[in-house]
Amino acid sequence: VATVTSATELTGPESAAWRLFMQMQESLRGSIEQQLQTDSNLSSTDYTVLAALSEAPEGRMRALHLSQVLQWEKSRLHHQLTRMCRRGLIERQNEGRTSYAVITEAGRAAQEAARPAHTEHVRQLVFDRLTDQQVQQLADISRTVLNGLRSDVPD
Amino acid sequence: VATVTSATELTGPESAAWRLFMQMQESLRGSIEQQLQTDSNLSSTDYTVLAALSEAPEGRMRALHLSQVLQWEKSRLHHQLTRMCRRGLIERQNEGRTSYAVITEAGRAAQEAARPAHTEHVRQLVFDRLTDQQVQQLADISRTVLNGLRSDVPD
DNA sequence: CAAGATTGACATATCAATCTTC
DNA sequence: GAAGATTGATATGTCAATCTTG
Repeated sequence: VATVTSATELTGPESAAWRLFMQMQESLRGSIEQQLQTDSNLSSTDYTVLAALSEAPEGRMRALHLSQVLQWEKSRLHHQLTRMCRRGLIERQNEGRTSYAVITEAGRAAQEAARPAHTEHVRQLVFDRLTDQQVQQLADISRTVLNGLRSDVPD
Repeated sequence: VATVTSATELTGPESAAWRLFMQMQESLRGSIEQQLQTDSNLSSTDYTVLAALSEAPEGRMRALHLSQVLQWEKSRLHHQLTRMCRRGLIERQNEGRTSYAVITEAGRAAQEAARPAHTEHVRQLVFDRLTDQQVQQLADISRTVLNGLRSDVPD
């Protein structure tokens, strides 16, 4: 009599890979969060918003567009912008029912000051340790999973 | 005269891989969170704690040990256990200055009810889309990065 | 009315205390 | 005193309203 494995179990290698991936992903997030906070007094979300705005023409983006690019709930973005406003990193501009976020000089300075150490940190933790081939593999795997997430319940 | 690239810039492929990885990782987290919440009324952290306890002898672990295994701040774990207690998923046991968490019958039932759909979700999003080779690559990459995180400022 | 913005309530994470027991 | 547990303050994320303006 053959043993029957439930259809919903992962195989051994899959299970091992999943645990490693989850742990890596969580530790990496934590390490990056801490580095940015300690060295630059920014959260990774602050940094993400500043980086997006700094690359936009005139450092200015429509809030709705920003929330789409970052794939954030509109209310998450709103709260985040409120906090960043309070700290002088960005400013809001409202035109009728349309809302914009603009990076301030202080925000640009903070982002530029934070970038080298942040990039260096990512490099040391990730890219200095992986071969060019592995970097390519990571990109391929990420793209594949991402494609699945997009087609999954596209709403 | 050769152009000099700042030492802190990532290369094109590295930068592309990093963006894809970050986006994949965030979307995957969100999707899993939503699936667990919708189908089983559990957060992914609830599920993680329940899974750890359910595998422990007698469904019981020392809080300190649990926080080490999960690599969580002790106070994060404490708040989490408090919330899970309130919902009847676990119970606390205090012996002197030592604190334990025990899974309840309701907690075990919730975890067992949640597991199949959760596993199936992970499989559909990740493992059904990757080749065996890619699963192995993901494990290797994760292990490598994790090793770096461990030796990095080990405190 | 409907798109988009805003708000508030609640869940979660982190940090810096403080409390407890050996 | 110190290991470990607990607490509270603050930052962040999600959801379900409500408000505003075309």
